[in-house]
Amino acid sequence: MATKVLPQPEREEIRVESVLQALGEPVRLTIVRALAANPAGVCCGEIELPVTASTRAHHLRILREAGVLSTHTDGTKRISILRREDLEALYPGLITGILSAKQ
Amino acid sequence: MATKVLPQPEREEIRVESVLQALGEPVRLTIVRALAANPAGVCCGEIELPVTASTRAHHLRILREAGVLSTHTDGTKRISILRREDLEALYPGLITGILSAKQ
DNA sequence: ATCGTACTACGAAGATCATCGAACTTCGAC
DNA sequence: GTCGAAGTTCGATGATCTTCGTAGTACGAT
Repeated sequence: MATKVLPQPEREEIRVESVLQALGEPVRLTIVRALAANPAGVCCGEIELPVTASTRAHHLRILREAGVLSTHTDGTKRISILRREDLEALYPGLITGILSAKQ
Repeated sequence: MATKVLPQPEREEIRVESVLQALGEPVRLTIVRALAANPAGVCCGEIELPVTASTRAHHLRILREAGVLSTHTDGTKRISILRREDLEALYPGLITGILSAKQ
């Protein structure tokens, strides 16, 4: 089992500037949309993206370090979950607003 | 008088990706906060920023072209206004959420 | 008409960022 | 233990972006 949570900022450490910068990138926005559609969590590799695995890892790290998502290990896989509660508490309406965009 | 509105995207031309990218920059976020505090509009030069006038103009252009703010001339001055209605209609809660950040 | 103010446009320089391939780690399966 | 699968880390590269100074435009005032 040995599920481990990767390092991420506490709620009060999250900065709006980093969150917005993280979200303002097409690939990362795609990731966030995929996570929002699967509240139970998504395996990184399952999200279809027009980039290689290493670039994908890079984007996931940015999102995690910004506090947008949380990642925990599950065997060789890594499950990512949108930190919706934290973001909603800090910036009420922000995530909902972004997701309501007509793509 | 000859008040003229500078070119800006229509509401339906605004893309969430451009908006987030525009907001994900410290100087521009400062500008947006200043505009939000003055719904009547703010003269560009009145906002205190740690950059020169040309850089300021650059950031204002980015924000305007993303659809975040609207600028119209008033003599030699340019008044900028946050496009709150449009943004609220497109991404309800987004601006409010961002502004509710504890800085 | 001349001047000063407010701002923009145009490169250029430096920093940051997205992207990739290759090498490495970790875990489960056989 | 060996293999493969999933994912990360590490440079390197090319693109994008922030920043600046300079030059230029537009307008009001004198």
